[in-house]
Amino acid sequence: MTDVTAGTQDDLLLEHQLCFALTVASRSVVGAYKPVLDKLGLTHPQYLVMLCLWESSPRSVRDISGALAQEPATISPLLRRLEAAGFITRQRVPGDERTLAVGLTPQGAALRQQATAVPGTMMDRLGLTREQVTQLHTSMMDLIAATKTDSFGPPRR
Amino acid sequence: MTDVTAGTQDDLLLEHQLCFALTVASRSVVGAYKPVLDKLGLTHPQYLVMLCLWESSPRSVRDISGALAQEPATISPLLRRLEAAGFITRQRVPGDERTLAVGLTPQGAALRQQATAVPGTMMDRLGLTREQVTQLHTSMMDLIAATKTDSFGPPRR
DNA sequence: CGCTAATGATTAGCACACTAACTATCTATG
DNA sequence: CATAGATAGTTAGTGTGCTAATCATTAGCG
Repeated sequence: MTDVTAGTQDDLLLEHQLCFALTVASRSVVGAYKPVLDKLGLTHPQYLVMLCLWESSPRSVRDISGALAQEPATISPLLRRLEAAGFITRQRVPGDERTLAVGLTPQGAALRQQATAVPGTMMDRLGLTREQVTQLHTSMMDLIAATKTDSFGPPRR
Repeated sequence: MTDVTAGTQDDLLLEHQLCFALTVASRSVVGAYKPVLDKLGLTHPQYLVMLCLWESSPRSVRDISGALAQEPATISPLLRRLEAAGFITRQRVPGDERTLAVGLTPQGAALRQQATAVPGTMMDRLGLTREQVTQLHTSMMDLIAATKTDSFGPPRR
């Protein structure tokens, strides 16, 4: 009896599943953002794209895709909606007509001011201290790293 | 300078957002389950429903919905697909024709045997110890609790 | 120089996940 | 007992998120 990963009788209990707690936590936290982001006219994924662009713009779709750890195919329609909302611009890069330059409109840039309040507001609403947030953040990064070192998984390029 | 939730200059950095790390972690972990669950013919949400039913069945849609912390509208089509896959049965309760009794087919019940290996396999693939899983699980439950005590949120019945 | 391979983005198709609206059934109350 | 209100599910509509296939453009190599 030396295998630490050996299963016990109730390993299949829903309430014991980390993956379950994780998905519920993710949906719950994103749900808590909703009323706050509604005032900015953004969904949560759209908020992440804007954070991305406030840090640096213009950026290509692939660049944004990498920063958000999502497929270009997911980002593409998302950008189209942000453009329709008037927050971003989408134009081809002169000199490389494949690449899209995703930039901010004046409204998109201005939205940053209102957004500065969001992290503090959320910490407040969730009743978390800066330390707790940092600690949880570290745990999540470790977990993400764990999925990347999964040597059983399909090869990543 | 006593307000612990007062923002700093780089609070809007994508890399500092807990909500971002959380969603990436959730998608990454669920993604790591995919090759394992593929062998059972289940998606991750479907796997959670099956866990739910292996614990107790038959159960109503509302019951399952509550256990998985998801809307009945999300569960409904999911159950339809599980029925089409031959894992569950859906029939109205005699005596209360509103309620659906969601039960297991012989294949659905038999699938549990293969599923018993999943938690161990995943712990292995992610390189996590039982203690790490427990610790992360606790963190997630605390976070979920935090979203529920959000006194600014809309009233919950 | 011309063609093949690689790259960047989009589209198609599927599966969640949510809110709001709807249907069917049951319960409670006058 | 009849009807209003509550309850259980489903459907419609929108927005992710993924894989696979496709299109356009560019880079690389003989």
